[in-house]
Amino acid sequence: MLDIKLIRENPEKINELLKRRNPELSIDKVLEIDADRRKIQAEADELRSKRKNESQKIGMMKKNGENTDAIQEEVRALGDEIKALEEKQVELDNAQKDLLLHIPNIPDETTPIGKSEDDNPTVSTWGEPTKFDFEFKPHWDLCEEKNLVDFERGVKLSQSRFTLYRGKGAKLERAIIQFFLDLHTEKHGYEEILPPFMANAATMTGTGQLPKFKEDMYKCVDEDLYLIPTAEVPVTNIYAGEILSEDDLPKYMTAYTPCFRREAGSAGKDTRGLIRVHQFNKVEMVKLTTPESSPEEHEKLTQDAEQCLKMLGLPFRRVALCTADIGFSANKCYDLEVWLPSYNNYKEISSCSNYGDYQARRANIRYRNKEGKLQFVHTINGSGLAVGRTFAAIVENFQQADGTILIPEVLQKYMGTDRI
RNA sequence: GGAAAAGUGGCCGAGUCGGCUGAAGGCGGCACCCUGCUAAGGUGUUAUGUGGAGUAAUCUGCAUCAUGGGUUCGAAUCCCAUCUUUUCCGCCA
Repeated sequence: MLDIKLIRENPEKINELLKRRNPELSIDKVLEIDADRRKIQAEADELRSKRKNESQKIGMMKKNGENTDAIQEEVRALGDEIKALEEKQVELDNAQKDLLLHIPNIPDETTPIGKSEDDNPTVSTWGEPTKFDFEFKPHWDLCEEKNLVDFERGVKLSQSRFTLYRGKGAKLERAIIQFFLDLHTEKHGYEEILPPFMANAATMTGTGQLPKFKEDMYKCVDEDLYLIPTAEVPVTNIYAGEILSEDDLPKYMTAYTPCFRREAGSAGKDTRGLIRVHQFNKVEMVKLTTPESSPEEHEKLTQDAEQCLKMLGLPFRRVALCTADIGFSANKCYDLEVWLPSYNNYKEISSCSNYGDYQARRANIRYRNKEGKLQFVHTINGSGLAVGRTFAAIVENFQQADGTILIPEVLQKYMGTDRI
């Protein structure tokens, strides 16, 4: 959430930045409520102060054996007034908080301005789109033929868009997870985390999934728990409500988790194969940093994600998301897109975002700097990588004329073979 | 799932017939002082949020003793609910 003080002091600037995302956005309503809120608080504070003093006086008088009936009645009336004001104050506090929770982060100055995803500039490309001298197959056909994924029975077990990996397919999925985790922990310096796959409402609010994106998540019926849509949620919130020391920063954490998404509103999109399903595996990287180092750490994290693709030998490009396309909580974001022959196009496989202090303010993650002052950390995260989409990209890009699929060298030690 | 006990500041730990306690004391941290014998001693300082005044240093109101309600002129202190922790019992991979 945005800092109310920042909003108060730079309303034009904040509005201008928000309108880069969407011309409809504005903080004017927040400012209105804020003014009322402060006025009420001042009044209530004054009455509370008065009550405190009077009550102490009553204590003294009682000790001296004086009659306090009159003054007690007076203070009781004061109490009623305070109560009325407090109710008003709570109402305004909640209204303001609710508004703030629904306002997205302001884009970074370096985030390209645009009106839709068509305005996302490509920053760089690596490798060339794969060429075949035979008729290649999309991964959904290959997976079925080779019995790597049993799409039909997956649906039978749960619902459409749920997948059942089996045999070499299940093993390849596991190998990819292992490779990513080993790479990030051994070469990139991340701590491996295995978090709960369900999180409560407070945790979901910390990273920005709630309250605005409730319908995107699966919720438990009898508990205040949601299935996580990404490891970002539990991992970023590990230090929620805590105060870190500057020496603790930056924190590098990586986690494999399944991710659960209802994909409400994407009916008809990517209906075949592994690209868009309700439960998929992902290895996520999360960083907590100081404000000074976050731009650099964001670049480094993006490179860590790119390293996964390079080592697998998958062609990809990096695009910078424009102001209309970056996520709700992010101020800057790069997407990595892998070449997918069946789409004859690049497809998102990682999203690396810098959130500034937006999530930290929601989750209340602070650190004490060298001068002893408390500050919010900056949070950064990115996929390293989406495992199901990596699986699909490997199957499609490395398929051979004889129907086999070459296993990238870095995965061979996990697979125990160089082709399947 | 049942029973019992407990939840105070960075940490430990006082605070039970409600009143000057935002909270004793200790540890740790920070600053200064003293001192030459491998470290100790002395003094001071050391929570967060939110509002007001001031260019600022800073000053100041209010709130906060797990969370949310309630009782009361007044609550860390009493009552209720929730959450968490510990122990015992039951169940279980």
